Amino acid sequence: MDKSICPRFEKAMGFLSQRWTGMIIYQLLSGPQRFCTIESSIGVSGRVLSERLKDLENEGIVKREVFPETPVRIEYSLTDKGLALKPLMNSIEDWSQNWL
Amino acid sequence: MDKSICPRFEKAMGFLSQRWTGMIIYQLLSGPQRFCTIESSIGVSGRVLSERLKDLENEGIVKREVFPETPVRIEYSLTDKGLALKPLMNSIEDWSQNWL
DNA sequence: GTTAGTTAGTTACTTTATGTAAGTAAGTAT
DNA sequence: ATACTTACTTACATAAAGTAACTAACTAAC
Repeated sequence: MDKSICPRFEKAMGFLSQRWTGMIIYQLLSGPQRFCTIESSIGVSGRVLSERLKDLENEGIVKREVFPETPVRIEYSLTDKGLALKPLMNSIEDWSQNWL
Repeated sequence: MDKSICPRFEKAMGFLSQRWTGMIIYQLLSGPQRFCTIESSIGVSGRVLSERLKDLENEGIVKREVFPETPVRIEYSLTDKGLALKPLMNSIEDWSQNWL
């Protein structure tokens, strides 16, 4: 292994390479959303969504907010770090429109 | 499932979400390369690299060229469709520099 | 002509990640 | 006490990825 590749780039790519991570972020770009909404809109399983949201929260990309209503409402939204991924999402959109 | 998401976008994201695909493309942005070079520079296993290169070739993103030297040399390079992913890679680079 | 060396893979087997479906916890309403 | 909601978690099955040994095709050395 040569590994002359920037470790930050590798880490970012590692994140995006995890299944569903990109779609979750993309979905949250349209505003704060609850668990079941994300689940049904992108078709991810609850098991993996739960796992990914925890990872994204730990990474400071997603914020979790609890509203003690009835039944409880929990909203997930993007932090500044998460919102900063918008240009990246646009790049994907552009490429997909032009080449797929 | 609501699935109001653009299917082209989903397909593009599906590609990038496969492990190693992004790194392979990134690596090929620095020029045509042979199998063993890609393998050692990004640390992917031969088994998966072989699989990914086939997928990328089928998708028209990567081109495979055989040079009947001794021992045989096989070079992988990006097509126009593959080169068009450069802005996307730059977006990832930018984000990783600013936020990681 | 048999052994060794090269690249580009493939195969068999193990470990990890993901999908699926049922179950739990906390709260309210009936 | 039973049912209903959301937000998870758990147990189990399947799919994807890692590892290491092996093959194919060719050349060069012994």
